[in-house]
Amino acid sequence: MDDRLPAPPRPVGLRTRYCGELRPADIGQQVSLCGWVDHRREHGDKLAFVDLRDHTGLVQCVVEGAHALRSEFVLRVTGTVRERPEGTANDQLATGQVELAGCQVEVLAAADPPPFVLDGYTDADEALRLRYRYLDLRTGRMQRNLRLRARVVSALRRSMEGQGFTELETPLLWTPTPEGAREFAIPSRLNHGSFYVLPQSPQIAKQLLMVGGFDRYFQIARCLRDEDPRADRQYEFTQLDLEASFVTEADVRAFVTEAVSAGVEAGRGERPAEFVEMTWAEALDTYGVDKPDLRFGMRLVECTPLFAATSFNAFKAPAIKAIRVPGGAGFTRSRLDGLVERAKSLGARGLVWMRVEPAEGAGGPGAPLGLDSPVAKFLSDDEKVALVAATEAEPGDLLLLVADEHRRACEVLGQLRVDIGRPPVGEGPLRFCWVVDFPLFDGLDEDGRPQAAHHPFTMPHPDDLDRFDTDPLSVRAQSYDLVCNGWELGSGSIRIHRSDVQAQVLSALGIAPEEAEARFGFLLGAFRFGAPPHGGFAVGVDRLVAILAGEDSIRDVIAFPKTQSGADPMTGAPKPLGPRQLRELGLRDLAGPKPPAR
RNA sequence: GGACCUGUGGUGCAGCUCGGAGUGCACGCCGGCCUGUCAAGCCGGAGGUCGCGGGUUCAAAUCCCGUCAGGUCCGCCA
Repeated sequence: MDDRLPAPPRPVGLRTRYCGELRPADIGQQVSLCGWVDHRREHGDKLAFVDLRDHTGLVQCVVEGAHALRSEFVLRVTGTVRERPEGTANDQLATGQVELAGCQVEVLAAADPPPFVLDGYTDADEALRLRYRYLDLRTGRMQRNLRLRARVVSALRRSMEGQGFTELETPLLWTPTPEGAREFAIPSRLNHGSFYVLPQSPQIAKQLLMVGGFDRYFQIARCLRDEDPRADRQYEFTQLDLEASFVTEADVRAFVTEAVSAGVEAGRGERPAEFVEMTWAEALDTYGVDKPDLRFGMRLVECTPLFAATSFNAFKAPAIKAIRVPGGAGFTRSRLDGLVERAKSLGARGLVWMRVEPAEGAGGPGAPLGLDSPVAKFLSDDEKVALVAATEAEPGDLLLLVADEHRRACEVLGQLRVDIGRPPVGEGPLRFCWVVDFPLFDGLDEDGRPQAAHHPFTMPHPDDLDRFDTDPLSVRAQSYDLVCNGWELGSGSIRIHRSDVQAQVLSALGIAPEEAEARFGFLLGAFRFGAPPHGGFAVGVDRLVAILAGEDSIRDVIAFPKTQSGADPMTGAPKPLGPRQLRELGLRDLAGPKPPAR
């Protein structure tokens, strides 16, 4: 309650003070307050206690005589601040030492009983909360989250300005640039059959601002992507978008580190301790993901050499990785079966589990530990000893092993690590981490073409340019992600600013010169007129705020979010357009009523 | 496109395995009592298409199939 913003200094209009700010120092003052009835406690027709709530908090009003007051009525209450009688102070309440007495009550608006309880103790169904979002927004939780968001965004903006960045706006009505995320299309009224699209990000526009000589740009930008929403993804979301000229990767990361630290400080009161840096390859090897959650251990252990000469067929694989689950030997058989199923659904051929037990008979230092596992009999004693040593396993632990292609083995165990060990979002410190040296390409498509891992404007690592044609998947990019507690908070890169390199990359991606000209001609054209080397980044503001708020869905830090199916239960969007509007836009509803078959 | 979870008076839940009268708890709502409560208390009352449709059965909230909505995840998210 008390991380709400301090009350503005000078209330105006119908009120002279705010509910949450009254203190013993105000005793004796006559004040007028406005707000909603939070709770009321009636003692017959003679006396009632009404908790009046505004955006600053609650205060108890002592109301004498009969008043037909109900929850969520909007009141103006005029009375005198006084000390609460001996023994009736409420330590749970910031205003609990005082109360408003001799109250004159004016009902500004009556209210139906709310469709769900706003008491802060019960979690209403999210579908209901979204349908009546304006009521949900009255809750302390949403007030806190959105005010937190405002503070964080304000700090980000101040930080960027302080670092010499200029805030510039870019168009929402943009041009289709297929590749990447599916775009929302906007039909042109004056040019039937042609469309604008809403920008997936201001990516190309901000590069053109660099060509335009603005040197350092930023924007709190809305981005729109027509991809299935998730807990951490909405159709529309907000990024701190930035770009700078004549800079290196490290410079960009320093800008972002500074801005995000300022945002965290605004939300939490202190800056993050450190921003760890690791390569993409290290992240994959030790955490099995490109967005490691550093709050807990259970790191992946390299076991491939241990089984180089194994006779166990399932372990004759390019790579074998293990994780150690401390105390996991107590998992039930059905939970273990569930893990095996999970691993298979993630694409692994299988999952081997081993319960670590004390050795039978004499223990003592150096004595081999027992391994209880369906496959234990296929492993030699040497292999078991080496495995226990490599994983530093102790009795009571559980070992999980995946033998597969290197990347798959890592990714499957990385996911299991998260499934089993990841703490709740609001728990523990913020562990920021820069993941650098991403690959330029992320696998091959059906035609054997490399797929851009970031976007096609990412500058390859200069040391890797000679492997472009021979071994494209090994080419590193000058791109980097910011990760916090397992959330990808953003990504960025140094961009290609030379037409020849850009053509080489587009060609590697299988985009013919004519096609590239048609899609990105305006960008390639701009590069012919003197483009500065430049690079940038985009921070996911919704995700950053969600982590700071301890919420595991960004819907809880967005005033009016949409459901997983892209609907808004409050407005009913999306809705059909009427025939007149369709005609004006040159559209026809093919899903509408079909002409009668005849 | 796919997997899984959820859907029961206005709200949050239990009931569902193992079919037997819409049964229960808490909040809210309506009425009554109550001058120091603070998630007020006490007494009484109203309120139900068990998401929807179909099937099995003498009998379905409960079992089966389909479907809709919400959620989590996979695909997707340059």
